Amino acid sequence: MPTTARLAARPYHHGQLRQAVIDTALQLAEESGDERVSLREVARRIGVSSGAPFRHFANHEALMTAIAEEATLRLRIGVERDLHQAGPAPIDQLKALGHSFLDWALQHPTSFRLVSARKLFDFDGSPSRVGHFSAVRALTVKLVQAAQQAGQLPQRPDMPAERMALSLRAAAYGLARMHIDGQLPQWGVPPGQAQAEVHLALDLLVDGLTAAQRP
Amino acid sequence: MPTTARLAARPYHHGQLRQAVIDTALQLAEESGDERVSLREVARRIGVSSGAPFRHFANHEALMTAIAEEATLRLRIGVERDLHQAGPAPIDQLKALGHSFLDWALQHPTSFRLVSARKLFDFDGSPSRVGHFSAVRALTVKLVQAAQQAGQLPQRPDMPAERMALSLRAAAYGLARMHIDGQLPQWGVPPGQAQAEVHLALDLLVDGLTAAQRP
DNA sequence: ACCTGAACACCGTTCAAGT
DNA sequence: ACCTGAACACCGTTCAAGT
Repeated sequence: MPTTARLAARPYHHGQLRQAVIDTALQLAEESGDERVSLREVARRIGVSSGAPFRHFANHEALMTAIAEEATLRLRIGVERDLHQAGPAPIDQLKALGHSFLDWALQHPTSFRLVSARKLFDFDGSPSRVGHFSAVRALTVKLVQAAQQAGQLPQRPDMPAERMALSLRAAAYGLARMHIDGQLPQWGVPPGQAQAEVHLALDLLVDGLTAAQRP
Repeated sequence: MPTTARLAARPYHHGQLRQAVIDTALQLAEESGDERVSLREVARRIGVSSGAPFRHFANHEALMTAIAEEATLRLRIGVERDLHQAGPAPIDQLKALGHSFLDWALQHPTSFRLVSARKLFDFDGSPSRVGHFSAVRALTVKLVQAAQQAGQLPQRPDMPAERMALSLRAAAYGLARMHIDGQLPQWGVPPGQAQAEVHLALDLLVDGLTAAQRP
C-alpha cells in the first residue's frame, strides 16, 4: 500500500474528533476573530462531514463554551506561574498579578475576549471554566487581604477586601479591553508602548490606595 | 377608498426607510442582543423586501456602525446632561461623570456594548461616532486637569492628566462590563445593589488618588 | 431614485443511513 | 459508537426588473 494511498484513505472514525474540533476552533478564532468560528469551517479543515461535530457538541454555543474553558485555563496557568517570579511583599505580588493579567490579555486578545465575552457562550455552563475564573479572583482578594494586614492597603469596616479587589480588577479588565478595542491611541498612548502604559495606569491606582492608608 | 385599504396598500417607496432601519435595528438589538441584528429580520418587521435596506447601507457592518453612532450620541447626551446636576468642585464633577457613565451603561446594556464592541462595526468608519466618543474622553481629561489645579488630584511631570484620566475611565469601563457580563455576583455584589456598589468601587479609586496628593 | 424578488453562497442543526 | 450527506430553515449580498 503506497504512502499516498495511506494518506488519502482517512479512517471513517476520526478517533480524536472532539479535541481536534476544539483545537481547530481556537486556531480559527485567533486567525479571524471569535465571532467567525463556524462549525462547518472547522469540520472542513479537519476533513470531516458538516454534521460530525454535532456528535461531540450539542450546538455552536457548546463549542464556544469549550474553547472559553480552554482559554480560561490558560489565563489561570499564566497568572499563577508569573506570580512565583514576584517579590514577597503582598503589594508587589498584587501588582505582579495585575501585570500578568494585562500581559496575557495583550498577548492573546482573542482568547481574552473569549474568557469574558459572555454573549459568545454559556457563562455558567462549564463548572471548570467558572472554577478557573474564580481561582484568579480568589487570588486577587487574598493578596488584597494580605496587603491590608501588612499595612500596605487601607482597611475599613465599610470597605471589605473583596470590594477593593473588585475596583482593581475592574481597572485591569478595562485597560485590557480598551487596548483590545483599539482605544488607547485616543488617550495618547502610542501603539508600541501599550504594555508599559497599562502597567503604569494600573500601578497609579494601586499606589493611590496605598497612599490612602497613610493617616 | 376605505381605511383598511389605505392601511393595507403600502406605498412602493417607503420614504423614511433609512431611519426606519436604524430604529428597528436598535430595537431588535435591545430585545435580543446586538449579535442578533439581522438585516432580513429588520426588513421583515418594516414590511419591506429583503434587498431594500441595501439601498441605504452597504452591508451589515455599515448598519451596525450607524446604530453604534446613535448609541454613542445618546451616551454623550446623557453624560453631558448629568454633569449639570453636579456640584462645582472639579473632583465632584469628575465623580459625577463616572457615575453618569456607569448609570447609562447599567440602564442600556446593549447600547453600551455597541458603543465599545469594536468587532461589531467599523470603528473609525463614522466620524461623528468618533466625535461623540472623543467628547466624553475630552471631558474626563479636562476635569482631571481642573482637579489637579484645585489641588484635589496629584500633579506629577511623569504622569500627564491624560494617563490619570485613562486609569479612571478604564475602571469605570471595567465595572460596567463586569456588570453587563454578570460577573459582579461572584465578587459579592448582590444583583439589587449593583448600581450603588459600582459607584463606591469607582469612588474608592478616585479617593485613593486624592489621598496620594497629600504630602 | 427607490424597491422587488429571485438567485447564490454561505450558516446551524437534524436525521436516516452507512461503517 | 461514530460519521456521512442530504435536507431544512435561516443568513448576507447581488442584480435584473419593476414603479
